[in-house]
Amino acid sequence: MTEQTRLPVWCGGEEWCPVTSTATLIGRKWHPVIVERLLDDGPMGFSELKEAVDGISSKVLSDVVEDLEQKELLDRAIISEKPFRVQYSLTDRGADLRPVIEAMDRWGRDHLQSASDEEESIV
Amino acid sequence: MTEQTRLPVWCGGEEWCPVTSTATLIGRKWHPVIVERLLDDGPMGFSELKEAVDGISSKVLSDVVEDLEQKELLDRAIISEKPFRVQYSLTDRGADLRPVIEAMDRWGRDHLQSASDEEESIV
DNA sequence: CGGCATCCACATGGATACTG
DNA sequence: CAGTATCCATGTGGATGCCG
Repeated sequence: MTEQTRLPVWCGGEEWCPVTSTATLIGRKWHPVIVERLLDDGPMGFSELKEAVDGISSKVLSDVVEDLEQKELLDRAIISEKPFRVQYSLTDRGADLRPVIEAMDRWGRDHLQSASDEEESIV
Repeated sequence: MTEQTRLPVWCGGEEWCPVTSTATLIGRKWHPVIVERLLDDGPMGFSELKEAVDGISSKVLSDVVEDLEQKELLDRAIISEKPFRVQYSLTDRGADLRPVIEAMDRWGRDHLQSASDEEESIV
């Protein structure tokens, strides 16, 4: 279970497909946002992260960070034992996702912004 | 079921989150590759697309293109009735995903390439 | 604080077979 | 060609509650 990093996926017959391979790593509902929060606000603890992402349950957040850790996109460090504290930070691999996250952010703002404005009442 | 376009997702309490919103649209295993293939090779039919993505089953491809169509990222046109033919092409929204796809492609090549080389025997 | 346990609903992906 | 039908396994997300 420790070698989750390598999930080569092939497409088009013979060719290995970087896009699908990448998609299988971060192509989930919450994965990208968590990376984004860590990119923008730096390392943080569990609850802090949960706040930053708000809307995610602790169970799901727990699942996701564990998954991201296995994929070596983020590190989990135990900062303190007595008042038990951990800190999540991005690995270099994880930080390198910045262009992907930024492109998603840009696209979202360009194409979904107005829709969200219109339905702001949903909040 | 026709208003799938608008799926505003909020994060961080009050703020609307473009990244998560985008992730809910294309954050799946096959969605990004399909967009990539259409970006690279232009409009194509069902089987052509299935070939290009190879590894996907017709059922899943069928599900995904229907989903992408609902999300207005892709158009489905019936080209011919007698020999029944359709053609899938990207909408402008869909084509605008190029930066996202390219960033994913880049990241995949930079971070997963060697792993795939090493385990090429898996193919 | 930083989770895990449990239970559940639904989404996603895949195999196989079949059709107009 | 372009799917649909069926069945099934697993994944993903969410609610609630509890714990050291």
